[in-house]
Amino acid sequence: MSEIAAKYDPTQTEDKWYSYWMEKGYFHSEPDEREAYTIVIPPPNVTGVLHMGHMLNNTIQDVLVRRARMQGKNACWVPGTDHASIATEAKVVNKLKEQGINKWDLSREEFLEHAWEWTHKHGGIILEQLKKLGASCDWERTRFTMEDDLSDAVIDVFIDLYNKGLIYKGHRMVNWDPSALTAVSDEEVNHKEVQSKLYYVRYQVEGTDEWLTIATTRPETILGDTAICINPNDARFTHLHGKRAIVPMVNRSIPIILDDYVDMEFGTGCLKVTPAHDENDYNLGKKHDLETIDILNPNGTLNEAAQFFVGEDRFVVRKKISKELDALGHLVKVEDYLTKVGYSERTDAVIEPRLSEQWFVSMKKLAEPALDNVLNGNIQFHPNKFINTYKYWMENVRDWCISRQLWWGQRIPVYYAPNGEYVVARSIEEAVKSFEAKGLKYGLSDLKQDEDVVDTWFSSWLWPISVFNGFKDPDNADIKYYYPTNDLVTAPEILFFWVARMVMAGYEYRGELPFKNVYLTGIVRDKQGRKMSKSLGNSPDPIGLIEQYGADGVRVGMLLSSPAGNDLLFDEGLCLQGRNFNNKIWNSFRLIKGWEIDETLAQPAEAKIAIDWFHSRFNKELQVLNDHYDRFRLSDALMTTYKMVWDDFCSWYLEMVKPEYQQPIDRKTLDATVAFLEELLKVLHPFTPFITEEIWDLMGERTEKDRMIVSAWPTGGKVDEQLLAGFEEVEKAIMEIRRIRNEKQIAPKEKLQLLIKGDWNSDFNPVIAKLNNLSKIESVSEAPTSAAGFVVKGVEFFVPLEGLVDAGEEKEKLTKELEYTKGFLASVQKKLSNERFVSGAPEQVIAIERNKQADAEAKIKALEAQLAAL
RNA sequence: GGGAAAUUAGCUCAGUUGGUUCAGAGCACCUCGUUUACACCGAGGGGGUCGGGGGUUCGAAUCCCUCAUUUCCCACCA
Repeated sequence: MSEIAAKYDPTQTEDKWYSYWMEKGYFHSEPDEREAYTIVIPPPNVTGVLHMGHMLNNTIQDVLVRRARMQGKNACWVPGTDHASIATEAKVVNKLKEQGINKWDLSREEFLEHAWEWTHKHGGIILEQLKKLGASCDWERTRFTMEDDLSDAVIDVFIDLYNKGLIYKGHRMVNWDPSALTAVSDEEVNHKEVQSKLYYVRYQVEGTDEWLTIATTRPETILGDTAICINPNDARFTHLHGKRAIVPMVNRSIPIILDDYVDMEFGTGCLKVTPAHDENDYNLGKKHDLETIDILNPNGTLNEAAQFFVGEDRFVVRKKISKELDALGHLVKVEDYLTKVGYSERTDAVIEPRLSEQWFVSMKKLAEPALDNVLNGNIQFHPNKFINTYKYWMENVRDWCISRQLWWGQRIPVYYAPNGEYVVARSIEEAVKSFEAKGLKYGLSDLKQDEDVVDTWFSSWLWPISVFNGFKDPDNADIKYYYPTNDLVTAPEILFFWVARMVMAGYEYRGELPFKNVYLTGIVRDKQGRKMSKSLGNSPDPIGLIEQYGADGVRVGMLLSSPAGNDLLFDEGLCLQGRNFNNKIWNSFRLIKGWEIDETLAQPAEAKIAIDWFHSRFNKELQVLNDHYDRFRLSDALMTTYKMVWDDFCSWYLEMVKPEYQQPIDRKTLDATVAFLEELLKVLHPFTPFITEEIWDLMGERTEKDRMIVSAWPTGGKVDEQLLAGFEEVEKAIMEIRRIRNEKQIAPKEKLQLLIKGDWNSDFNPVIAKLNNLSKIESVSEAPTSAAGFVVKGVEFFVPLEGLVDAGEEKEKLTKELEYTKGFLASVQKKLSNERFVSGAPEQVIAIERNKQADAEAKIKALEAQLAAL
């Protein structure tokens, strides 16, 4: 036994087994006759580094995949990365800036070279980190959203949707990121509440001495005002109908228009209208046919149209213009005001509503099947409370702005003729032909491709199909076999960004759901519930954790308390618990491994009972475990497994069967115990893949086909409920005896005598004897005066304790218990004598009450007898 | 402004259709213990009027109403 360390050391096993699994190709999948089990990874950003959220997410996926593999399914977990156009481009731009290079001084091609270089340098990091965690991805299938096949899919889909009339170009108000110089989708804007100011500014009514006061949070936009709007029902302003007003500073004459959009209660009841810089104003502008004056440059500075402060940033101007307006006597007052401001998710710049030409996907039609199939349960969410938010979003879905003014991404396949006319085509050559078909002759050099790229999510939404080349070749063997995938594990934040759109793409392009189950993880927070972030410095380094606690320990830690949909309050203590658990497993193995066998030895009676009991116990818990898995309750599944190992197997079973110190064990018991350990390793393996493979290996001669990773998930067997129920009584009795030992400070070595009175299943006697070093068990009617007693199921137990029992104390205790039991009996009897209960409650419930009554009566009798004997 | 969810032991959470001791688990805590797999351990123990208040019912953590608190999502109020 000396060659096995008393403490499990993950550093000796984890890399070893991961390399072995890789080398032997256990993670790789090819279509065959088995049932497929497929997961596609939510592709992390190509330039990203593993954080705790990835750890949780990928641990969950690996648990699901490993169990499926053991269930004999053909498990395929497709890994990959996302090019993350705006995030990556922002990183590359910053890096270039550090080198003194300005993006705009580079050509598109030059910039892309830098981006690819960056991608190749950092692209593999996060996937390598996943290997440390034990992720059993099919690395031969690793995909990247910008690789040729996947980009082709993006272009094909763009063209297809355009031809179906579902993609259109529109002059629209979009969310403009003045830092990244691109439009972003509604979902990429975070609204935060900020303390700002409300400026009251007065405008002169044209041709009068009267002044009108408006309120605005963005006074710089005054320079682009093209109307004042009032509510037609507002009695205060009836006399202004049909009049005009003068914009301060620029002295532009603008109409006073009427629209009941204006809230009479808010501010002054007068609204300034800047159609170029506010969505509502834009809508008003369209409705009232107003002029649109765009005063902003793409980078957020003011342009010539503003006339003042040209070239200065909008926030600088905001301060300056309020002073200027004040100086000119236009500023009435300034109030503090709490308002919501949109920030770019990627660059954190304040989003400006901006009018521009963008490409949109019309969502209504696509959303229909995507909503229906979630509502009817074809696709299930875990937990299903997210259906509500999903439903709300899908019913109110807005068109998707997919063009981005970036370079890193799939370029929009639209080609423009010099006159502005355009065609959608796969290549410039095809574009020339398309124009020809329209009777227009252009050379290659006459046409210009759209400068924009598509939104990153426009490639991500195709992911479950495109990783299997389902666009290029819709009938290929892979897509037919692996699609639809089974489970998707992701965060609720991207339910709309990604999940909803994959469902849409699934129905549009495969006529089928992309996955059957969506497991939504929570956010990993620190102990205090704060989100983990770099600036707070509260985010542990996952690789450091793995080095400290082992990947198995960290995996257990991550799953210990993270029910689906709940945030995980991460605490390193959880990893410690995980590590301790692994050590417990290790030592149970060590114990068994150390036993010497004696073939001539007969099996002790208590060992046989223990084996029968654990057999049933395991099978029963296995049902519970499988049920937890089926319901995606992985924390519960882990806890069930944890208790099977720690409590049932180690604390009860092994204690019952283990021979005396340095004594041999019999064949039957050893074989049964080894078989139990094997079954336990199997249910453990999805959670703790490394240690289980190691122990499995050390337990015997193993061939390549006989590794833990491909062992068969236990099928279960008979459950003897009666035996289990009986054993529960044994456990209770044993715990009572231990309690007495504890109370009386009796050394474990000291043998105790136990007297039993009543109808006790004698099969269990050896078990009690074994665990408590009892010398003798008898059935006697009169207990010695100096004895501690207890009652289990109406059976009286006495532990004679010469000189150790304080009769008075004992009496008090028994009296107390007697009183409690009498009270309990009274409440049961009251219930049973209630006519309405007896007639109203189901038979089963009444039977239970009658049982309680009988038990309580027996217990009272026993207690009274014990008291009398004292 | 609209919507959703939540509130159970010190902490994180279970508790399926109201009815098996249903008031639970893990961790933490307290006491005892170096006995022979494991001190990364063992044995035992304490701890909650299930957010407050009403109601329905023979019976409510569970159903209804109401109040309070918290979280999340959505939204164009200047």
